[in-house]
Amino acid sequence: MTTQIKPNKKEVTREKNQNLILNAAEQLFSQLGYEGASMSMVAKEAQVPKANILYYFKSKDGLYEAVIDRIIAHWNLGLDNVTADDDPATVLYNYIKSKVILAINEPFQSRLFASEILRGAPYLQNYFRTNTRPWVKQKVDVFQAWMDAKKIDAIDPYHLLFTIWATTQYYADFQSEVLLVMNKLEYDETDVAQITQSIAHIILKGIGLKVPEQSKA
Amino acid sequence: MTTQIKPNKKEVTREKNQNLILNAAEQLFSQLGYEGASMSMVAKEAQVPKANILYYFKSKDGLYEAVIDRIIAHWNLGLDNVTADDDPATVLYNYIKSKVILAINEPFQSRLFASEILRGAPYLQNYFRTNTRPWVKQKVDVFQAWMDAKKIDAIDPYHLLFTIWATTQYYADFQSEVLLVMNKLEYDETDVAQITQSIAHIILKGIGLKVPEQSKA
DNA sequence: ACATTAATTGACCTTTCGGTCAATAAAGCT
DNA sequence: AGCTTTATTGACCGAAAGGTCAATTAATGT
Repeated sequence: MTTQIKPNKKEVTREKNQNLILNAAEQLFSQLGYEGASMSMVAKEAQVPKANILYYFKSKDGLYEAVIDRIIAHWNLGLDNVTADDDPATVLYNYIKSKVILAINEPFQSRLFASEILRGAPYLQNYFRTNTRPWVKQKVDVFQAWMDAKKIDAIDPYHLLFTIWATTQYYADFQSEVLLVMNKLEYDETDVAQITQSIAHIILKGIGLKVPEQSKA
Repeated sequence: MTTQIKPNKKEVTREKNQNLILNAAEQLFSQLGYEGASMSMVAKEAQVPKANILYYFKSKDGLYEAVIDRIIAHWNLGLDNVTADDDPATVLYNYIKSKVILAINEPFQSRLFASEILRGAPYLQNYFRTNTRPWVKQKVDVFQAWMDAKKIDAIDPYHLLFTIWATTQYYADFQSEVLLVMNKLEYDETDVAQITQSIAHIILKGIGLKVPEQSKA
């Protein structure tokens, strides 16, 4: 047996309980917003006394921040090692596809971010400044290089990125509107492909690229 | 003098006070969300006793609904008399442009709608069903006719409409993110044209249309 | 002028909010 | 074993929430 780093019983149950609480909080915050979800609701949902939540996380703010911190990892993926030498069509198609999948599969998390940004991103400002901004800068530079090499049309690279974000997140954040308008009860299995294909068609062709066939595999 | 429909002094002041309250409520709800904005805050902002608000609008719910009702008119404009005979490029370019202008000029209203939809559109469901859905159906039919006539590429017309909505609203709803990422403090006069041009380029070219020159007039 | 109806508002109600605290239980350390 | 530290939790707190009410004031119809 490998020498673990002391799996204290305390540490184990602490982690377990914290995750229980964080799961409940994530769901409630995303459905009701920061003000709409109360500590007692989280307590009831997580089946834990309210005072216990305040013991782990010092305040409602603390709990909210913990929820956000835990989510952030998920949403940084994609476009990670992209360089100017990569093929724009492949890179962008895959990025759009992964974003659509994320939006359809994790709508709660997407909405939690959305409502956070809607309110001026009080808890994300710092993160945006120190993480997202440099990340974006790097991608934008790659886009610009593609434009300089005439691989894609010359448009503002920031707006290109925003267009991808906007179109993909829309299906998570405004799900209720989309479903109501389309007269559906929920997304079905074909929707991910359908949405990906539509968005990819418009955006890729829109910047002068060939649209890849939808991969059937 | 034309015989007005009795401009009672009562009715006049009632209307005036109600608008005072609705303005304050619109601002606060859009900044803080339904739960985040309290009746006393609205009262203080509108410089009116809280009990007076509850006299006019029977409850917080009632006030919120009144705010939404008042806004809805603004957001129905555009694409109104479009037919299959119209020129797709002109129609869509103008629609995108008007949407961008609205997003930049009325971000509060856009965000209020967004946070409403984010929470499942409890107050808008009925409106979506009875108004938006038929409206959309009609536009989608026109899009489809354009596709059948090979005027634009064949993609799902719903997703085309969603793409326009998503990209334009993004600049209002996620303004704080956009500004943080671009390292700006606020949108300037050139941004409306810049955003319109970028979005129109991608979407119009993306469905097989020529991108109109930006109209300088 | 006067009775009636609508508007205004301060005081007050209940409920729920986020948060504290002290008492108890459990686990860890030597 | 016994001592120390960490967890757990019911009871409780002041503040603020949405909402009611009764008393007062101001317009309106006749």
